Amino acid sequence: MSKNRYTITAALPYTNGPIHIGHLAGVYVPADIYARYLRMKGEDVFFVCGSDEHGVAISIQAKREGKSPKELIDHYHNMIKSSFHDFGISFDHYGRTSDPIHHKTASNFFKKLHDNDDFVEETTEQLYDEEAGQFLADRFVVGTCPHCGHEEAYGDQCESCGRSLNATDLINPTSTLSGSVPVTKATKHWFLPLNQYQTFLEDWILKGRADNWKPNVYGQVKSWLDDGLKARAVTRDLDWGIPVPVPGGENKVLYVWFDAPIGYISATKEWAEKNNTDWKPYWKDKNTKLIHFIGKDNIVFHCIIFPAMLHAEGSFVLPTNVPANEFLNLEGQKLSTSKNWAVWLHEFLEDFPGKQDVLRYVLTANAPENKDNDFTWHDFQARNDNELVAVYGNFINRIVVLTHKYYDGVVPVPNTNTQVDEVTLAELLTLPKQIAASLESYRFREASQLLLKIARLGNKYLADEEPWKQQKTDPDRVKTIMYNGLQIAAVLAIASTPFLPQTADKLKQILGLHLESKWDDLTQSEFVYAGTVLAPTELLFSKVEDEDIQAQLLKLKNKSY
RNA sequence: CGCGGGAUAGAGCAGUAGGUAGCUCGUCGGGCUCAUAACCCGAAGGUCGCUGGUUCGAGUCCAGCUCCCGCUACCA
Repeated sequence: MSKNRYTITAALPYTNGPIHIGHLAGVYVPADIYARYLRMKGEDVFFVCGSDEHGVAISIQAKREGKSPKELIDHYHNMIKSSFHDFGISFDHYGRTSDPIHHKTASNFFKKLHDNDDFVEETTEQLYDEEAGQFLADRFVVGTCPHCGHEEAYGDQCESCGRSLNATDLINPTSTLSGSVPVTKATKHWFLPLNQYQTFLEDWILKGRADNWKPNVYGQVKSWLDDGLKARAVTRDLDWGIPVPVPGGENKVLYVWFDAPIGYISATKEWAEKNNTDWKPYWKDKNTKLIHFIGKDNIVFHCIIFPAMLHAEGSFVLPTNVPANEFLNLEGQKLSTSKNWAVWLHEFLEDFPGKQDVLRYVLTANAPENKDNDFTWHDFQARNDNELVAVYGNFINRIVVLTHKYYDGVVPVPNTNTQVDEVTLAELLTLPKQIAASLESYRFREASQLLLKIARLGNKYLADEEPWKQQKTDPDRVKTIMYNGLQIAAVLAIASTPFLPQTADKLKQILGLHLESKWDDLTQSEFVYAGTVLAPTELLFSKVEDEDIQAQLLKLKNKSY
């Protein structure tokens, strides 16, 4: 079997706040399921992520909290990294864009494009705040929209009419930093002429990717291309970021969106150095599949700008797919960091110890794959109680308890299968194939429901065959039923591995299976062998109490503002 | 203003070669009692956002409209 190589990226979290369930549902959980699945398939997988630590917002936030940018990013980087680890996201490497290796990589990338004459240099008049001593890009300035007259339009966009603006277009501009009236001042910047890549991008995306990219991604990209691409500045007049490494770049840094995606590459280098391996195949081998997991707000960067950068550089592969998700709401309202309307990962881990898999399951079963979805605590409880506990956990418990009861935990030797047995086992073997097909099409929600279908099949088999009745009249038949039931449990255990890693391990231990099971093991017909001694009963899931849900709802209300 | 995505049973979602509307949860009824009152079977419940149009026939195609989300911002 020839291995395929996959480079899987998950959007770099911005280090101005912790991770919440929206990030998890949109990016990290599906990316992790995908990476774990491919590893089980025996593929060569590199799953990468890291902290995005530059940009204007970091400076503002640091100022607000009375910290240095460095203190701020260190705090959130460590917090995010450890909560990902505790949650069980299986990154092969988690880097950070403040790392020297990233500064060097991004800097060299810029320099190479610069030396190739891939940039356009332009000196323009920009707004400058003399009081604060800096240029006012984007959100640093508000004023009246020249199109609709809205008085609080930002320097890059008017939220009233939605039109994108240049800060210099604003009527009566005011600095959001000092409140003073800015002056105009000339400044030079480097632009990536996206318009020059228009044809290339159209050929690559519209002609090449139309079939297998998600409608929301394809539609968004097509819209941008149809509008016609324009040159975009890739430098900024700021002091926090990666210095522009060419003459004339003093007091300027790379635009955060230029350096951030390069973070995927520098993190790969860092990982390769530590592991004595070569990073290049993961980014430059033509057969490598590059998959970006992101939220819908990042579509333009990952489908147009970053590919244009990679294409300009010339030696990198382009993404095979960008399965962007929509957004998750919380109790009917948008998640908001500033209003503290969120379920934070680090708090979940404290409030629900050992329930990582429950959150993974709920977020997968209700993932915002095609449209924005809503997370509610009642739904969390319902899915836990009615699906994980009642269907999944209960099936395992009944089969294990019966095995202990009838055979002291020793897997019995089966007799001849009946037709019902054969039909059931045949259906059992089709489910992993369906799950694989769903995962390979990025339909994680569907895959999670197929997984549960394995447990439903098991419950139905037991209910139909009633071993507890037959034990009194035909104990030989019961041996066959129990043996087959245990095979169902084993398939459930192996197939659960990408979705519910902790639960899968527990279940494999109960059934005496190898922890390092491969996905292709699921093509076998025997998983648990006669004579194997099962571990003592252990409940895989427990109910979520009403008080816990009430406490969470109360916490949301009291802590938001 | 524009562009993209979405609007399907009480809730969350499927449903593109147009042809009697499906899944999970919830509800109601029945069965079972091995199991964390958990499981299995059955039933009720939908003018498929609104208004027109094309068609023998449209959730599925076309036009217009309404509402929600997003379109480089403290949001994935």
